[in-house]
Formats: sequence, C-alpha cells, structure tokens
Amino acid sequence: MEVLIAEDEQSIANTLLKSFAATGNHAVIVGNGEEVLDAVKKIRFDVILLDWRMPKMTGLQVCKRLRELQDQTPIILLTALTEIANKVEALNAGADDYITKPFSFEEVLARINAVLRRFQSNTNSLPFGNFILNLITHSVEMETETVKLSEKEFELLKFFLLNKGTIISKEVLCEKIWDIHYPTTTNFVEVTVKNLRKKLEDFTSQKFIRTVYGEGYIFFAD
Amino acid sequence: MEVLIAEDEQSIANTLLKSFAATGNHAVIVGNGEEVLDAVKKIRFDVILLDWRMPKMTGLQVCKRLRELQDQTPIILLTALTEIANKVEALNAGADDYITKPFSFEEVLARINAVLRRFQSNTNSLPFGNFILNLITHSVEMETETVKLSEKEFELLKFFLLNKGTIISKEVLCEKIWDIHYPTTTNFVEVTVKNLRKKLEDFTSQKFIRTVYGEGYIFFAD
DNA sequence: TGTAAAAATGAAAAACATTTCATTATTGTT
DNA sequence: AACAATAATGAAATGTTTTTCATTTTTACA
Repeated sequence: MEVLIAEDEQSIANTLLKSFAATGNHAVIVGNGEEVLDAVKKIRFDVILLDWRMPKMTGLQVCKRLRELQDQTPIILLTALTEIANKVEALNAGADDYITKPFSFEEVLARINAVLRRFQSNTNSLPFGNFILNLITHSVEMETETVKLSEKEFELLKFFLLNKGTIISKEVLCEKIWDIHYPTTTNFVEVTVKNLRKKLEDFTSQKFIRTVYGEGYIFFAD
Repeated sequence: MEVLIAEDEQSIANTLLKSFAATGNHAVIVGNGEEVLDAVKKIRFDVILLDWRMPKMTGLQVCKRLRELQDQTPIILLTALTEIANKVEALNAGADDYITKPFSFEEVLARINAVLRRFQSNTNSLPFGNFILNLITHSVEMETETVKLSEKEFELLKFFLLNKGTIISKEVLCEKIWDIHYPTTTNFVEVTVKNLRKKLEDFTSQKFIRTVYGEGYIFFAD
C-alpha cells in the first residue's frame, strides 16, 4: 500500500513512517499542503493522511483543493481539535474519515482499512460536468432534475464516460454495446447518439458528445 | 429515512427524535440492546444509532450480535468514552462510525450521510441464496447463467432484498416502486410478482417470494 | 365442506423502446 | 462552388414491457 502523509511534526511523521514500513507498506512524508498537491500529480496513492494544522494550507484546505481537482483518493484527516464544527467541516469538505490525536497506529490501520474497503468496490456513479450518471437507477442527475435513460442510452453514456477524451469508433460501439459485428446495415448507433444528445441537451447547452468526421465520437467533460 | 436509536438517556433520545422529525425523517427509540434486535427483525432501518452504555447489553455487544446475525445495517456508536482502545474495538466489531458525546444534531446528520454515502457506493450487488442481483446491469447472476430483469422486476427484487424477512404489503410496494397511492384499480403488483417469480424459477426450484394471505409478501433467502 | 375474500394467471391492450428507412444536412476534398 | 462520403434527423415499423381485465385458483374461516 502506498500512503501519503502530510504532517509537519517530525516525531509523529517518523513514527508513522516506521510503522507503515514495519507492516509492509510504503509511506511518503511531506511537510505542507502544496507538497501534497505536487505529490498526487506524480504518483497514485491508496490513501492520504492529512494533518489538520500545517504551514501554508490547513488539511481542510488541501482536502477541498484535491476534490476540486477531481482527485478521489481516500483522505483521512488527523486532528488534535475536538470542536464539533471541525468534524462536520471535514466530512463536508470531502474527507472520508478523520482521527483525533492522540491515536495509536493500530487505529490508523483500522481506519485506513475501513475506508479502503468502502472504496475498493466499484463506484455506483460516474460524474461528468455538473452531472452524475447514476449507475443503479440508470439516470442522469443534476442538482434539481433527473432524467431516466433508456437502456441503450445508458450503456452508451457509460461507455463514453469510461473512455472520455478518446475517439470512439462506431465499430467499437457496435461491438461493445450491441455485441454486433461491423459492418451494420442500418444506423442504430447514430440514432442512439442522437437520442442521448437530446436528453443531455434538455439539461444544458453544453455539447458533451463531439463528432469526429470519419472516425467516430469523442466525449468531452470539464 | 428510517432511523433506529438505542439510547437510555431520555433527554438525548427525545432531542434526537424531535430533530429527526424536524428534518423529515422518522426515528424509533428503544432503551436497550434486546429491543434493538427485536426491532430490526420487524422493520428495515437505514441506519442504527447505538449508545455505548446501555442496560443489559453494551452497544458494542449489540453491534457484534447484529453482524453475527448477518444484519448489514449501517451502525453508528454514540460514546462518551475517549479511550483509543474503544474506537478500535468499535470499528472491529463492525460499526461503521462513532460519535463522541457531546454531539450536535448537525454532526449526527453529517455522519449518517457520510456513512450512507459509503454504504451505497460500497455495494453494486445484493446476494441472495446462491444468486446475486447485479445493481448495475439489473440482472440476476448465478455461477453459469444470467437473467436480465425488466425495470419493474428489478426494482421489486431490489426492494425485497433490502427488506428480506419482513412482510411487505402491496400498499407499500405500490407507494415505493410505482409511486402510486393505494387503492389501485388493477393488480399490476401481483402481475409483476408473478413475472419475477417466473424468472427466478427458471434458475431454481427455491421459493423466494412467499405470499402472506391478506397481508402481503415476504422474501426468504438463506 | 361451502363460501367469500384474496391471490394467481393467461392473454389482450396500451405504452414505451429499439431498429429501420428515406430524406436532409454537414464535412472534407477537388 | 461541386461532389461524394459521412452524419443527423423525423417518422414508420418492429419488438418489448407495462398495465389492464376476465377468469381460475387458493386461502381462511364459518
């Protein structure tokens, strides 16, 4: 397991580092929030432990910033504070859990494992723009409204979201969604794209599905 | 949201009860662990708040017992204790989170929402017997075969699985799945039950959906 | 056992989703 | 600008699901 620890108190940092090493894991220590943001750009971590009090940015600010940057790495906040407002703030800022100091390494491990357990199983929603594709209800949700997709529309949008930013040929869509080999005699792919576009445009004027002439489609969000 | 609160201190219990009502939720209060075990047999709750100190059984014991009984309802422990050992114990006993007293109602709600978020995104399948209901594909899977359910069949089976072992009236199904108020002029609930039974029986001779004459249906698995 | 209420069933009707098809619009190339 | 290839569209045809309805079966209870 790859752990990123943001902690400016040397003694705590070193104890954690050794403990992780002793349990067969690998930890990287950084001393402030900016270094966290740099580190996550370079390496993928399984979990991030953020000290609440740090130089420059607080753990909370780092947490918020990471979520703004669409980073979904599980975050556990380490805090010496006990004020209720902070706990609520932490959870609402996108942290997955927090641990109050003083803590035992045993507790840290228990917390991490609990958070990872939740995370490991697949997500039930795929966000894009201001929207969310709910994989259970097969509908697109925004703040106020919800639109139910037909089955083919759902599978198409899901496929686009899992492959956003890359050109997807009709041939591939045919194979993956309809399980039909190219060439097809009719244009059901185009028709389904049209219908999906229509449903999304009822929400917004944003053009998510762009056509690449002669090659296929490409999905853009953010 | 349906909340079960196990709390023997009347003042705390009443405050919670009122606060939940004020936020459009419904809470049930019980005073000891045995009543918790009784209550979950009858009704499905979205979350259980367990006081650590209670007559007869501690919250921890109740928590362990519920997990032994295969009850997966999210549990949040309410505790006045601050010893680290207890926190670890709580998480290892199968609790999903804990709140230290004193707490604000705001924190309780934030915690519940955080737990529910994890819980929901944690499961994309519901197992029953030797089968699995895949919540993403809306199909029932067994070792070799797979059957795709229609939308109503899917919602019905999902509802049964989330409420297994309890009697479910047609009235409730009508409200929750069709969003239609009783009484109905026609018998679409019975028809959908019939079709779902048929699809399940193509897999197995096991009778999952039992009729309770004059009351509704009850789903049995394991 | 007979009866009335409740539930199950097969099949038609209605609503909805998918696919096909003819036509129009757009794109890249000359 | 003109052309051919590709894509988009509206609407019809087909297929599937949902709902309705008439009838049969099951149940609890006298």
